Formats: sequence, structure tokens, C-alpha cells
Amino acid sequence: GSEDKEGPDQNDPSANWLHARSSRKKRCPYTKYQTLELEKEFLFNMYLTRDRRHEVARLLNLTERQVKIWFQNRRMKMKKMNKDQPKE
Amino acid sequence: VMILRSRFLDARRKRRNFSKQATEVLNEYFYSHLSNPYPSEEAKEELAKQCGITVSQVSNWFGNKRIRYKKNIGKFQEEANLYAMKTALGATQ
DNA sequence: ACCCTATGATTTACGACGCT
DNA sequence: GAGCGTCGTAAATCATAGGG
Repeated sequence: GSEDKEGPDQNDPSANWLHARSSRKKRCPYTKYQTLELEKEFLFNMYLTRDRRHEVARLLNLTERQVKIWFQNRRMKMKKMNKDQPKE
Repeated sequence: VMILRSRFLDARRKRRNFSKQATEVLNEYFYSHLSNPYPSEEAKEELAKQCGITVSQVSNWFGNKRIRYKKNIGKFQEEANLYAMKTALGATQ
């Protein structure tokens, strides 16, 4: 019989978890320069206007979408830092 | 100067491995919820309390565990069986 | 000391869903 | 109803801990 293995496997559990994200862009780490400039911009203000986003994207050779998402992630990071350690 | 700067920037990366006991608790939860190893916020808080770590650390642990388990199920088979047996024994008690 | 793997944390990139 | 917001996450990568 095909059931000679132990019970727990039965089916592939990992196949069950979440979407098998096929066509996603591979994560590509930003350069020191790009990150530094993004941080400076974030320090200036946490939310970008359309024009500012366009400008930053052009300056750093990133897409506007990447810049938008970077700011979203950066805000989440700030929130997490405040939650984990209110001071520093 | 470079040392000071890098330490400042990466201060949060300083870490110690979790205690054996904490890892035990996390693994027990993971393998007893293997079909859906996504603890709720409340469950994370409870686990964090039991393990003496933060909720963020619990989230990190599950994120790492899920991806590493999925990437190489074979490597974790022994561990999976161990914890499966444990919960089974606990249930029959 | 050196090398290597395990492990915890951080960084990109999205999907899901909300609000306006 | 396109567009940007948060939230939770996957996946890759980073940095170190820990062990032989």
C-alpha cells in the first residue's frame, strides 16, 4: 500500500501555505548611495508628493513604484522601532 | 570611527540565539499547526510571553521557519516527527 | 584561529484590503 | 475607480553565533 509512510505527510503542507508567488520581481538590494539619499528624503518628510517622488526616482535611478514602496516600508519600520523600543 | 559607525548602524543586529526552551515552545506551535502555521496576533503575544521574547521576534521566527521549512522539508523531517510524536503523546495522556 | 552552517534580523516587493 | 495608505508576509540577504 501507499500508506506505509507515517501519517503526518499525507500531502505536502507547504503547497497549502500561501500563494506560490510566481512572477514577482526578485529582491534587489539598493546601493549605499540610494539608501542614504532615500533616508535623507525621509528625514525631510515621511510622505512624498507626486513630483517629489518622480524627482527622487529619477535621481536614484529607481522606478516611482520602488520609491513609493520604499517609503511605505520605511514608515512601517519606524512604527516597529517605536513599538519595540520607544527610546534610543 | 568606521567601527563606531558600523556599530551604531547595526546595533539592532546584535543578537543571541533563543533559549533551548523558547525554541521548543515555538517548534511545538509550528509543528502542531503545520497545515496553517500562522499564529494570530493574540497567539503571538502568548508565545512571546512564554518564550520571554518580543512579538516581533516571534514573527521573525515564524517567517524564517516557514520559508526554511518549505525550502527543505527533508531536512526538517526528523524534527517534524519528533514534535508530532510529542503532541500525540500529550494528547493520549 | 578558521571555516561553515544555523539562526535571528533586516531589506525589497506584493497582495489584500481600507479610505478618499 | 485610480491611487495612495497600512498590515502581514515571502523571499533574499545580511551579520553574527556557535560548533567542529
